[in-house]
Amino acid sequence: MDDPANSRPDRPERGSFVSAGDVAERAGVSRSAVSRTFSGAGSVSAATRRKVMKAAEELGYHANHLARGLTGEPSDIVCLIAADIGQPFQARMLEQVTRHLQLRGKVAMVINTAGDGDSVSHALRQSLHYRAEASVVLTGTPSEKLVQTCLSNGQRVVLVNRDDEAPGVDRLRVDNDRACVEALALLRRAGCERVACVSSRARTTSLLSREAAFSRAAEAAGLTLDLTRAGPTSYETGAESARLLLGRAAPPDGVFCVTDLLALGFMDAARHVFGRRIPEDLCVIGFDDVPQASWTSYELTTFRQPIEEFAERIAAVLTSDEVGHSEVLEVLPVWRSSVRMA
Amino acid sequence: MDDPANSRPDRPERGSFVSAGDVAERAGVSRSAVSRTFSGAGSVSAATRRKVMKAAEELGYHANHLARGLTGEPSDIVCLIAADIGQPFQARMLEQVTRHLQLRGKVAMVINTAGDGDSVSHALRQSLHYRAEASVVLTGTPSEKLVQTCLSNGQRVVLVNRDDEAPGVDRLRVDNDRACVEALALLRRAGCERVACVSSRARTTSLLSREAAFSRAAEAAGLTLDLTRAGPTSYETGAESARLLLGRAAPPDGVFCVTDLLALGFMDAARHVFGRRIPEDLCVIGFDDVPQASWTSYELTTFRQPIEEFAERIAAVLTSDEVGHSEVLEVLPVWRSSVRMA
DNA sequence: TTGTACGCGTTATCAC
DNA sequence: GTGATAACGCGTACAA
Repeated sequence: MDDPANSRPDRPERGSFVSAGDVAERAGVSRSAVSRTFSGAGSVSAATRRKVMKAAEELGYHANHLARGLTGEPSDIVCLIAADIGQPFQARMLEQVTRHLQLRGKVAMVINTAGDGDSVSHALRQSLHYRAEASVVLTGTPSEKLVQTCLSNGQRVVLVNRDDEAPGVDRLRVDNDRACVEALALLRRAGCERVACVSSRARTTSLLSREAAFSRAAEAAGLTLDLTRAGPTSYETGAESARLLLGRAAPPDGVFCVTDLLALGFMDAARHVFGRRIPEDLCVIGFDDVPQASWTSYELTTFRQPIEEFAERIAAVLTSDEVGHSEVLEVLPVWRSSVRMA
Repeated sequence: MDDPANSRPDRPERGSFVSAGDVAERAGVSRSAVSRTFSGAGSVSAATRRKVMKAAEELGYHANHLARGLTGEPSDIVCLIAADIGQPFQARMLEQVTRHLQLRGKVAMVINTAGDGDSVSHALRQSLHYRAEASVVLTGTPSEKLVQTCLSNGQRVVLVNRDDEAPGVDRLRVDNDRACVEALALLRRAGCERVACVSSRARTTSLLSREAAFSRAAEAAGLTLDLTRAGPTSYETGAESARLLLGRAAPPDGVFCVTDLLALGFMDAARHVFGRRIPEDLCVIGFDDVPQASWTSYELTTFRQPIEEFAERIAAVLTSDEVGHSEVLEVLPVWRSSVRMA
């Protein structure tokens, strides 16, 4: 009265995935019974459920989420688009975002871009191919048109730290301006008279807006500003910037770096190439608060991007009904010893 | 003689994905024509192709890879299972692996595990749910049984830096033993007499095997070894280890840290808490060669894990036919100034 | 409670 | 060169 084919020669070694049909056949029930058992909808008798579970176990069955998403249910796939994910800040962001997405039952598809518009657009197209229910753009600026395509296909689109308005997209960003104004204030309070801003050749929204905000603040204070963009956003570029700025006749005594990585490289070159004491001879401020900023060799004064809060909010926004959400998170100043206190 | 419904009121604003059927309808052709246009298989006349492309463009159509994978073709999804992806080494690994997978037309699904066996198993199940064509385990040890399920479902399974044998899985690892023997030799050549090993409480295969190899080498040299495991694998644990070891009556003058992060923390505490000069008073060796190891404040002598080669090989193995591939990559010693030269 | 039948988006096969 | 049709694995109305 029960299933034949119990001799286990079925096909557990085949090179193909086990389907609900295979399980049904082995358990001697219908496909629907299997579906009901795993989806929880409808009702199944204890006996049937047992048979199904046994067969599934033996065959190594796992429901196909992809086929499930075919009928219209959300795919639970969220596409994360980012560049430079090997760098401390981006890596931590990725870690927290994946973690929070997983907490809400989503799974992250990570697309590593070069940051330019072309590769971001390519990434966005991938996200459509895989029917991601949302795309989170952590780096780069996607074409407006493609974003609209995503939206009209029913995707959620979240832009992180981008200033541009766009109807329908969700935006989360940090208040760069306020932090940069405070950065200048810190340097002035420390008695710095010749300030400089160290940036990079990467023209990302965040960096541009920090440059601009700091410049405005300096101008408002009647200071002339030395602005350097010696290369990509990296430790090495920070060091190179120090070589450029500190070799001059009237070198700066207060430096704002738009990124911690730049600041750390700047500090190392300032100390070990030019023999500057920090903060006695030179004050340095960074941005992001990467883990290395708190290391004893640096003790860098910086501004903390609330990564965990970002991640939590991104996940929350994606699972909410409200679209076009816009939110500004606070950056916390972190006082350490790279700026004189007096 | 051409399509009606050209007034563009169709449904570009609907909350659902555009299908090939929608495109076919608008272009006034059959679904097959659309399919052929995008898959490249079969042949389509220039005129038809033009009509299809136009309609697809207007509607914002993107082929559904998920439905494509339904019929048996590979999904092109590769599942990456890792913990601590915010840390420099893991982050760089992730960056390179995603990059090389993308070069081969694959897309990465990243699952962030807490590192314990349970969540690795959960991750592996997710990879089955999404019909990933392969799972790459970068951290943690999955249950043997589940790995077999993956294999019998036709998945490739790649284990990175794991020593356990298993039929059917592909393995890529680094030769820890040789590097650790060389680490001891470096310390002895520098004249160190009291050596210590700084490890962490995380019992991962790599760390265990480095501990063991260094211990064996020390024993073979007739040295007693101080082994410390003060916490998780982090900068802070490195610093804490320095506090433990350097406060003793006969502190070590040569230290091997199983990870760069531990070594960097150790160096900072040794210098700034205990006033040790490196390498004059104390030699330090790390492992991994994370970017920070080359920073001027550290100049850490270490062993380079060939991350890019790892990534390239992983991608290559996944796209090859050979299964059960096993490969050992070379670790390159990187001489910097944290060890006396002679 | 259970099974049958259908739809989801795609590709492959076949007849035209 | 083209279009109808079946198949893939799943969820789910609907009927038994």
